[in-house]
Parts: sequence; C-alpha cells; structure tokens
Amino acid sequence: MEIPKTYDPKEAEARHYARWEAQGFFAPEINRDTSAPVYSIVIPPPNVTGALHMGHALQHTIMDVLTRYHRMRGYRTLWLPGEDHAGISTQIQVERQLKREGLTRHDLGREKFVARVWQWKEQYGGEIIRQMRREGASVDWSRERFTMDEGLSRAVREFFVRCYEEGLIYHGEGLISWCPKDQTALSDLEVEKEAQAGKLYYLQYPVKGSARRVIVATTRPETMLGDTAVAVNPNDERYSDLIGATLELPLTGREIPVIADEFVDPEFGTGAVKVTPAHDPNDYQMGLRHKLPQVKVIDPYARMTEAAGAEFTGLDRYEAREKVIEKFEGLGLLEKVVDYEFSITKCGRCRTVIEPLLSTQWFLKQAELARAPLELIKEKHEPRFVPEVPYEKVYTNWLENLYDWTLSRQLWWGHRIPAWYDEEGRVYVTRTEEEARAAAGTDKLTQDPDVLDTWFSAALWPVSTLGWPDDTEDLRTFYPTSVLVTARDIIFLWVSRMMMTGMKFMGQKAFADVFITGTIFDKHGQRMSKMKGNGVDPLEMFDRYGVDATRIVLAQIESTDTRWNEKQIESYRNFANKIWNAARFCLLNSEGASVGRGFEGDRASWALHDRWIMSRLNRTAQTVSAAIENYRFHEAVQTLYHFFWDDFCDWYIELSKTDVTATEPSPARDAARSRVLTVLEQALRLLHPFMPFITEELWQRLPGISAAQLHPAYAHAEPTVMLAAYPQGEQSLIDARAEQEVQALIELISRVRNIRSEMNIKPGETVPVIVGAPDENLRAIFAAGVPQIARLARASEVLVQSGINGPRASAHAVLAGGAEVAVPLEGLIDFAVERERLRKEQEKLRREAEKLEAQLANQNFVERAPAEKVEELRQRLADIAQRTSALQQSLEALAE
RNA sequence: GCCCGCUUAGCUCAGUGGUAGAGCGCGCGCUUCACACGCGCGAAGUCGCAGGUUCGAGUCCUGCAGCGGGCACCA
Repeated sequence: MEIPKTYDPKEAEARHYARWEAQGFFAPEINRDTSAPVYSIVIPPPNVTGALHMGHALQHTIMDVLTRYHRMRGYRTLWLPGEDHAGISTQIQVERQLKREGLTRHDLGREKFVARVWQWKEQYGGEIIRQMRREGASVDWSRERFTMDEGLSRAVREFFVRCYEEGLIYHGEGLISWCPKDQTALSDLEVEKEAQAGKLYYLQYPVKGSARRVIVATTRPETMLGDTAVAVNPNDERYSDLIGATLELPLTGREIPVIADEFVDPEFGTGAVKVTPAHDPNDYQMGLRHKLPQVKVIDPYARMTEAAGAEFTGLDRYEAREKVIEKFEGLGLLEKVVDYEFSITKCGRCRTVIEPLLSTQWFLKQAELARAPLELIKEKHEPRFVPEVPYEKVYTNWLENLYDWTLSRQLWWGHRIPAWYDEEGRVYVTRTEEEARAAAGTDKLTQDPDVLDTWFSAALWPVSTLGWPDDTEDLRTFYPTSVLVTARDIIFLWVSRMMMTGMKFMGQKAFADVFITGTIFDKHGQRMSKMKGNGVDPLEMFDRYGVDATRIVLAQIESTDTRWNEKQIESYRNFANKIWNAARFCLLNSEGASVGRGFEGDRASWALHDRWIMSRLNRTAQTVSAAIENYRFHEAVQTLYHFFWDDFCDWYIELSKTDVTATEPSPARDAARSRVLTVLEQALRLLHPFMPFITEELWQRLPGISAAQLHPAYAHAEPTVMLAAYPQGEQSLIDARAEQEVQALIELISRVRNIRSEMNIKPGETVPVIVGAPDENLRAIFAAGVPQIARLARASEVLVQSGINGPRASAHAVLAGGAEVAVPLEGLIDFAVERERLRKEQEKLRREAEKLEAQLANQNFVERAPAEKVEELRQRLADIAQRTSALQQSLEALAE
C-alpha cells in the first residue's frame, strides 16, 4: 500500500463530508434505538449577510465536538442549523446594491423590494451556513431553518398575537432610540456608546420679573428650543426660592417653570438642569412626572422642526447647535463653553449618532415574561451557565432590570407586524388578515407598515425551529435542548429572551446548559474586527493547516479569552501528521493483522506493555469522556494529545516494534500487529469529535473494519468512525500496577539515554548496560524487557542482576525501588565529569529529602494530615534514601 | 460610581488545598528501517505584591497594584 509520508488534509475533507451528508449520518433518524436518550442543540443562527469568522469557528467546533461525542455515545442526536434574516443589515446590503443602479427602495416599492431581498439572499446570503460544511459541522441539513421561513413567520405572528391578547404587547408613544440614517427605531441593545471629546455649554435663562438668570449646562444646546422646564434638586438651597418661578426661554418667546425633582444632582454642573421631554430619556421621565408639555424640535431626519422656530426650521441638528450658540452669544446669555468628554450613542449598524425621539411604536413588557426564568435561575440555578461565574449573575441582573422592548422597526425586510387598522384607526391584531377583516367587519383595512425587531423571531428560535406553535414530534422529542453555545455579548439580546419564550410557551427552559465561549483576540490582544482588518480568516487556517488542526486548537480555547497564536495550530498540524505516521506504521505492518483482535484471553497472560497500554487507553477514555461532559475541552485535548504521542507513539509502538516488525510471519507477530491496530482504532474514535477528517480517513483504511465496530444503535449503517461507539473507559482494564511497572522500564531507558547524551556517546554506538535490582519482581520485569531495553537504549547487551558489581569505569544512575543502572564506559568516561554528574544528582535528592524530613518532623502535620498523605511522604523519603545511598556507593567506587 | 475577570517559564496558556505543567521558542546531539510537521537529551518559574486561614496555599479569604471587561451615570 502506498501511503505518503505527510498528511494532506484537503482532499479527504471534502470527500468524507460529502459521504457523511449523503448517507444521512447527521440526522437523528440514523439512530434506530427508540429508547436512546436525546441530545439536541440549536445553532445560534448566524446573520445571513455575514461571513465566517473565528468566533463562529470556535462556537461551531464546540457544538460539533459535543454533537459528535454524544452521537457516538448512542444518543439520538440533533444539531439544527439555520440562519437569521438580519433585518437592518440585509436591507442595507440590498439598498446599497440598488444605489449602484441609481435606485432607492422607494422607486421599487415595498413588494418589489422585498422580492429583491429574497433574490439577494438566494444569491449571496448564507455564506456562513455554506462554510459550515467545510468545518465538518455535523448538522442535520434536512432541518435547516431560516427566520423568514413560512413556519417561523407563523410562530412570530402567534407569539405577537398571544402577547397582545394578554396585554404584554402594546402600541403607544414612548421615547425611543432612532437612527436618522436607517430611519428606524432601535432597541437599547442595538446601540453602542462611545466616548467623545465634546463641549459643555453653559446657558443663561432669565428669570421673569427679575434681573436674575439661571445657568444650565448642556452638551446639546440645540435642544433648548424644546425645553419645557428647568429642574433643580428640592433640597438645593441655592435654588429653593426659585422653585415655581417662571423663566423666559431665550430664542423662543416661551415661558417655562422651574421645577423640583430628586433626579437632579446638585453637585453636577450648576445644579440646574434644562428639561427637554421630547428629546432626552431622563427628561422624558421627568416630563411625565411633572406633566410637562413635549415639544418636538427635531424630526426623524435629525433636522429642526417648525416648532423650533422659523429661523431654525429645516436646519440639521449640528447647524442648529452652532446657530443657537451664536444667538446666545449675541444676547450675552452664553456663560461659558468648556471642553468636556462625554459618551455618545451610535447606531450599532451604521454608526450614525442616535436621536432620542418621541414616537409611536409597539412595545413588549419584558419584565412580565422574565418572571418565570428569573425564578428558575434563582431557585434552581437553571439553566446552568458554564462558566457559572460571572454569567449566571450577568443573566440574573439583566432579568431583574428590564424595561419595555421596542419591537417595531421602520424597515421593509422582516416580519410585518400582524396589526391592521380600519378607516377609523381602530387596530386589529390577528394571526391573519382574514381574521382581522372578520373582526373589523370590513375589507378596508391597512396593515401596520412596520416590521419586528429581528431578535423577536430569534427569541423563538429553539421552539419555532422544532415546529412550534404546532405540537410536533420534533418539539416533543428535542425540546428542551441540551445546551446553547454562544458568545457572551449575546446573553441579553438573545439567551434571556429565548428563556422567556421557552418558559412561556413550553413551560420549560429552552436549554439545560448555556456554554459561553471566550473571545479570540489578535496576537497583540486587540479585538478582531473588520474595521481594523486584524481578523484571522478561519478558511485561511483551514487551507494552511487543515480543518482538524484548526478545530482542535479552537476547542481548547473553551471559555477563556485568548490571543490568537498561529504557532499553536502549526503544532497541531504536526500532531495530525504524527497520527498519520503512526497509522502509516501500523498499516505498513498490518499483513496478517486485524482490528479488534490481539487482546484475547486472560489479561494476566498479556505482556506487561500490553496491559499497560490498555490501562492507559481506558484511563484516557474515562478522563476524556468526563472532560467533554463537563465542557473541559482543554483537558480532553491535552489528555488525548499525550496519550497518543507519548504513550502510544513514543512507548507502546516502540516497545512493540520488535514483535511487530518481525520478518517471519508468526502468530506472535500477527497478534502484536493486531494489538497496535486495535489501540490505534480506539484512539481514532477518541479523537474523532475533535479531528473528524483525519480520523475517518485513517479509520477507513484499517484492515478488519466493518459494521461490527459501530455503536449498536447504528449497526445498520455503512461503516464510519463517526458512528462507532465512543470508548467509555473500562474500569477492569485499568491496571495501576502495570502502569507503575512500565514506568520503571521507562525510567531505566531514560536514565541510560541521559548517560549516553551527557557522556557524548555517538547515537550509532551501542554500549553495554548493567541493571541492578535487589527487588525480585522488579528484576523479573527488567529481565523480561531486555530486548526492548536493548533496542530503545541502544545497548549492545543488557545484564540484569540483583546488584551491580561492575567495572569502575562506569556511569551510574539510580532508579525507583532501589534499582540502579551502570553503563561501563572503559576509555570513554571522564571520571571528574561523572563524579560531578553524580554529585549534582545527590544534591537534588538532598534538597528534596530535607523538605520531606521537615514536613514529617512537624507534629502538626503528622497528626492532622490524612494518614495516607503522611504515608505517601514516608514512601517518597524512603525512595530518596535508597537512591542517595546507591549514589554514594557509585561515588565511592569512582574515588581516586 | 457599582460589579466582574485576569496576573504561573522568553511567548501563548493549563493547573481540581498535598512533589509547579504543556505547546512553541531556546541549547546540545542525531538522515536510528512510521514520522526532520521527526527522534533523543537538556536548561529555564521568589506562581503580580502584602497580609490572613490551614499541618500544608499557585489553588481559599482580605487588602493593594497593573491590565482587561460589563453595567449605571454623564444636564
């Protein structure tokens, strides 16, 4: 068989994915065990306009590891893919496209525009979802969903109507965040705050019937045109006599009162605050408290209205600002202007400065929906957040401090609000237009032009994708889902809302666990962003290092924020290559061998290193399974890496080599060959969730592979490692004594290698080795291992005795259990160098012994520490004493 | 202002009260018949600082410093 020396991932990746998909391996129906437990995940639907970035690759890897692991464990497993219609960004994309044709959406009209968006979506959208095939994501494509699908749209209408009927959704006027560019309302979660260097303007307002002036400070002087009061703190003595007084609002001819409100901080600015109820959230609240008039001086395009006065009408808000300042200066009413840094609110999409506007919108009373999830997290700590700190608290805090959610968006792309108005303006909120007509008793209805916030449909994702509001088989089977894997910035926006809808409509939490991934920064610790251009493209990593290497590095990131380190992928590409070559060795020596054989018979009859590798393998399987189930992917990967490289490659293959590479066919040779193949096959299964492609590629090549290797639930399927049973780690095969004994062998070989290296023995040169082991059992182990010791330590001969009485010209090393080893080096050894080497060793032991002795001399320790801990220390001290005395003897033998 | 996280080898990071770890990098030596994307050997850490709890602290508690994040406010 021709097997290249280097693993080339590309070809294998596409081939295996296509086969898995075509064979239906990803669908839960592949599992024929009707009593199997269920494991389900819904993907956080990526934005239909987006492209795959490292954050997605990270989340997808973790979801795929969990999915593949549980599938191999025999769960009825579903990972449901899909995407989000992303209202604003999609609409912006298409409007941009139209602009290049010299058109606006208004030229097309609503219907044609929406058709155009669908066309755009088919042509360019869903890039991330397509790229998931490249990642190896084992999602069930037959259940792929899109938030604008008919089914999901129906779920949205149902949600809306029910909430409306229960009074949770209302239509009314409120002060909302408005984007003057995108011409739509935004929820507080769609805006971003940004520090900005600006100015604080101090304006004087004359007191009516007095020469006195009240000074107010503002960052937005243009809003003074809409002031309807000035507020002071009721306890502020400076102004107490002015409460109830009337001010002459400059430039407007309007008279406004001075009011008292606890909200005002006397320490800040002048202690007097201008109040603009129509254009500031705090002022809006204050306006309601004091029943102040609301004067709208800024329009949806951020231009001044007629109410701002003839001189200002039509001016942009910033032009108006300058003009107001000029006028105040002219009137001698500008007290001063100081530099001032404050934060400014911008549209999360287009970065335009938000204008708080008084506007009629649809709102949802989230606080009521939050009650059930809040109770659940407080009483039962459900869902379980991983890591619990700090996310459980972040989630709880948010649920406790909710405000009404602005649902309506003045866009064309999205779920149209299911509200119709008759000619008198009466509203009918119904599931269909027919119902509205019936309710209104007329056909002359107009539907509300607005659409819903994209997150409204996202909030329903775990239920709507499974068929809600219908009572479907999928919903009954896969809800609640097992885990939600997502980034932390979406906890408020999405996670908590899914919990709200899940509790409301299903009476159950949407997911058992919530795993929050870390953030990947660039190598300088900067957040990756399109604007900075410092993003690392996962596809580029796939091309350069292979998907498997990229995935296993990502899985290890878990929930820790980390800097991207390309060297790390390189080392896992090397790991993939190591796997490839270990398999290559097994396959090149596989004649006469078969997977699953070689470990027949009583375990006691196996060779020591065979008992050892089975112990290591099963221990690894236990650790890895527990680690994956507890979302400790780093631990799982490290364990697998060291099992495969250190235990399997460095030692097991090497210890087996003499048997495996025997030139003459024999039952012993074939059994040894079967054993390495069997261990390899188990290792491939263990690695598969992390490295799906290379494991499948190699697994398919193993001799003796058949459906018999599959988990019983998949016995009917074509052979594939992804449906093999995940090794669980059999306790009876864990053999601490064999591990200890092989450890002794490893120590012996390592000490000889160390001597060779320090004495500058050429690698090609062999040396005799004398082993002294007073312990009979240990001596037997070394004696049985002579051929392996000879091979791995490059020894010309290995003498195993009860003690060492070798030539004076030897290099010595001490081993555990009172054993020692000598390498006779007549003519090669430099006595001074050897003495120095031994003294250093002795010194190290002495320091360790001192520490142990001090601890054991401490009465408190001996009395209070657990007995086994004390015993352990005594053992260690005894071992050190033995080694020290052996070293002493060696030193004496070297004495002049 | 309130809350939270991080600080461990040159770098990126693990670490579960009981002998400080990995990968990369570094030094020395190797075309040893699976693999130079490799093999062998080695050097390298007052675990941010100061207290405390404990027989015992990188790990638990308190304070401090530096870095980072979230929330609120910002007239």
